[in-house]
Amino acid sequence: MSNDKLSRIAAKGIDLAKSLNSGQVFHWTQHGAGFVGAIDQKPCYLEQSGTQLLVSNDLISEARRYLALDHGIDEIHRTFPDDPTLNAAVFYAAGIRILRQPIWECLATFLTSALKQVAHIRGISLLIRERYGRRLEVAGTSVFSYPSPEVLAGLTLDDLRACRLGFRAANVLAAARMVASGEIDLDALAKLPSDEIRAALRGFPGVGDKIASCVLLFAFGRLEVMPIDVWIARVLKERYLPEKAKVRPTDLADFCRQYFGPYAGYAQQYLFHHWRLTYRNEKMKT
DNA sequence: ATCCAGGATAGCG
DNA sequence: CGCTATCATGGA
Repeated sequence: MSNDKLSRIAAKGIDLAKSLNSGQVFHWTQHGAGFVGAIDQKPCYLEQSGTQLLVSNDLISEARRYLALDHGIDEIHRTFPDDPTLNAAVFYAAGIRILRQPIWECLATFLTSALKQVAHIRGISLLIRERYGRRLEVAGTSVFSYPSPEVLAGLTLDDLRACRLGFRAANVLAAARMVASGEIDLDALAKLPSDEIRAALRGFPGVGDKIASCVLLFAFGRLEVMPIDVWIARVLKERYLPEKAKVRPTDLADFCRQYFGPYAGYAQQYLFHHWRLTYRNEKMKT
């Protein structure tokens, strides 16, 4: 049972709603003037009040860490290349933080993200939580934690298929069993270099370069990593490599590595957010 | 109805 | 190595 008293913490520059709705995390739900959800296994209420955040009293340090309030955004922006596409995205998406999500929760959720829209990933995430997570109370309502690898490892393929997972069900089940059995220790990966974490993550069925990059960025905090999804590939081809007739996936990765710098993950998240919400309008004007 | 979605992968030449 | 078909499901 959570303490529903709230504390104010300084949070200059963050945009809470953008951060929780930018396609990194999929379970936070609007509730009154704020959001309810869970930080790992603990229920939490979050509300923005100008340059401060109202946070469940017992989750102050967890929220600071989860919302990455320590990230030096001004310094990050100073490292960016100066080009009109990225500048526009920064202007539009400023306030987003790259969150620090629990590793298993992030891995399992992005395993379900393959070839899915953000809205549907959210639906699947909430369904899995409601059916197999822990019910938690906060702000007079219920939220659910993400089920542990052990819990999911005990399910059947049909149980997961019933959560609208489709062909992804087998991958989630296999990953849960690999972690629950101790075959892979996710927490132990945190001390390794990014390339070694990536190699380990790609050992899970259904984890290729893109999903591994998402977990590196959103859970392991490797801010130099740039996941390349269909939207980012579109931006890169149209705005950064328009003269090239043939662009292979490796070309995109090579370009990102040499162009966007040590905080490419932030650049990527701004471009994703901006492009995803304005691309169709721009195309219709032209 | 048709296309597409924060992809991965086996199978092919 | 590069290219293609295929994998379920639902939002637009």
